[in-house]
Amino acid sequence: MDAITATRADRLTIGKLSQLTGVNIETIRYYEKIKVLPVPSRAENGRRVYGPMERRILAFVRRARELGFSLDEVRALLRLGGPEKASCREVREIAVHHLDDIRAKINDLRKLERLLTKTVAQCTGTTAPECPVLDILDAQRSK
Amino acid sequence: MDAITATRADRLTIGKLSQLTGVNIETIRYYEKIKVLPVPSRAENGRRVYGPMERRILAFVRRARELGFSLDEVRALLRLGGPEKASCREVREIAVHHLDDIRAKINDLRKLERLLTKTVAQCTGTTAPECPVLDILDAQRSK
DNA sequence: CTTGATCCTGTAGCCGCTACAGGATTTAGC
DNA sequence: GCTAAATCCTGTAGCGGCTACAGGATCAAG
Repeated sequence: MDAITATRADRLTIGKLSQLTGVNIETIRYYEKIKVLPVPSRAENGRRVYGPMERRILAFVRRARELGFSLDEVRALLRLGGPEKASCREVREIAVHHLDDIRAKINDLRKLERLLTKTVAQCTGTTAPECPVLDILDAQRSK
Repeated sequence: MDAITATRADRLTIGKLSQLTGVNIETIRYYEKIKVLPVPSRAENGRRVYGPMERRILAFVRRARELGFSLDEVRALLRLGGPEKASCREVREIAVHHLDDIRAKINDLRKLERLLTKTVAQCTGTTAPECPVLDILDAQRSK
């Protein structure tokens, strides 16, 4: 490998960064626009140039998104993990809050699942006079 | 109650319909625009007039949305529950497919919950050298 | 030297609403 | 009867979190 011309870890094009992190090129530019990612430096030809630091940040963002954090939360986490560290308590607060959201969502979905399962089960036989799925949507008002 | 001037169940304004179904006025008009609801008749003054049938349909839509069906699915369900009945099998298919989606979502969220719970737990003590939440976001690549 | 890959900016679209603006009526209180 | 507030109308723009173009510039490989 040529040490000068080879793509090195500290001179990434947006395409390489996209490959390495699994984040869409358009999404990377979008993150820059909404200030989730820092404005990168540019090569002489005007193209974005990324280093290992940017790569780390983007990987972090991706992971956080996978875990369901909103972009607002991601921005907050990045701020807290930044220069002024030692704010683990605040990070924890964001995470705990997010965890509450997740648990609430799981609960809701489980209720739905039970109701739908029950309803669809009645549907198995061809004996039903009317469609129980439509009925439950129609009539059911009780929780 | 005056039988002529009183608000009767078969001559609803959009406001009454909204109250009765719990669906926002703007949302009702939006549903009309995207053809989830049929185009209602109009009074002489140009205002929308709804009858009990429309109310039933809207209640159905609301319920289906609460159960997480997409508007596309709702449209399909309405079509199936319409004039050409006897398509319970198709309704069932939509419902089962939706149920699969819900179960997959629950699974994903449960995984997240476990991971986040574990991580936040490490955060309790003030003894941690670095913030485990940020660490897990940073480093963890394993499933 | 040409082709195709990659990059650039900018804008519009997706879902399912929600929130206006700016106007026309209608209803309620006095 | 009159005024003020409520309700209705149409139309457009915004939210989050992207994705998909259009229309161009530039780069790398054969």
